Amino acid sequence: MNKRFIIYGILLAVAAVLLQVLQYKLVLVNHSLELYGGILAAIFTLVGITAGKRFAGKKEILIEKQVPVYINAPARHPFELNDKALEKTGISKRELEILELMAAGMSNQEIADKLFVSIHTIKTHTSNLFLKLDVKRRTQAVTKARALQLIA
Amino acid sequence: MNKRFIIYGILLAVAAVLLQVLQYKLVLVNHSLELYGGILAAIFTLVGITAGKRFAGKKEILIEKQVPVYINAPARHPFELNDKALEKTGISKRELEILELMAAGMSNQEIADKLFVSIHTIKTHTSNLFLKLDVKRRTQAVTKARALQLIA
DNA sequence: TCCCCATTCATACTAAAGTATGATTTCGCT
DNA sequence: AGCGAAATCATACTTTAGTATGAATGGGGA
Repeated sequence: MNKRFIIYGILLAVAAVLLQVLQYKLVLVNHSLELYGGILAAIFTLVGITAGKRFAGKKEILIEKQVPVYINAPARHPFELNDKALEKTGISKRELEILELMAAGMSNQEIADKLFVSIHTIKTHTSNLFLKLDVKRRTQAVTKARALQLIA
Repeated sequence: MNKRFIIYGILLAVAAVLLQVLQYKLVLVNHSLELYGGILAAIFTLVGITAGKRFAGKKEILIEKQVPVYINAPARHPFELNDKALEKTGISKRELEILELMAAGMSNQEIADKLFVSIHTIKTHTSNLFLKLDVKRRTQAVTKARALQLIA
């Protein structure tokens, strides 16, 4: 957060200096207001675009994905349950990701390869996951996570 | 896509007009270059920010929201499916029993205790089970067995 | 009867999983 | 500016899982 303000500030400062330089050079040459204005406009448009990109970077786009729910299955509120359980357990998104791969039957090494991290990282995550789920083994974790609707 | 360019073009045109107006008004008042430059800078910064937001707005975080679609569940014949798969794989009843306990998250030792046999026996069974299911790990076995409707 | 096969047990080994601990980095929040 | 959470990596260790191999028993079918 700080960095952005600093960078933006520096950009503004540079622009201000440029402004001064342009003024000195162009004041001597009369009737060059158009050129001056054009250059100014271009510079600040670029600055603005940069700033705009920076501050617009947090928009979230919702994509609705249709998922079949069989009506003679027990009625569920999948995501509410999901979110509640997630909050309650304090499981992070990375941990959830690993949990899903675990449920698919992948070994720690395979998960590590798939996520481009070391097996140590996976082990750390799984250990924390087991604490949060209050289980001792990955099979238990999968079973419990399924029961809690954390995973499909 | 077209709309944005059109809008941006119109904005530029408006800005150009403003530029001209400012020039005519300020040319009369000498030495107002600073004011002129400042106003110009402000305007084009705003324009730039707007443009920046527009064109940067697409690379953002995608959040998938799953929307349930209710469908009638296909009628099932649980036991027939079960038996077919059992025959095909050649899994014995003892092995199936162990598979279920495995799916419940129990360790080999716990299964052995529950069934009053040694852990060696469980290991033998699980090894054979993995061969018959063509898997390498117990988590895979559970996942595959679930897919084959061998277990709940 | 004899053989097949499911079940059981065992030893010895390799591989994977899980625990404990600590360090680093990045990011958001206050 | 500092703090805490999340994510990463690492070392060292213990435990559990899984493989290979061999063997004993007992029931049911050719």
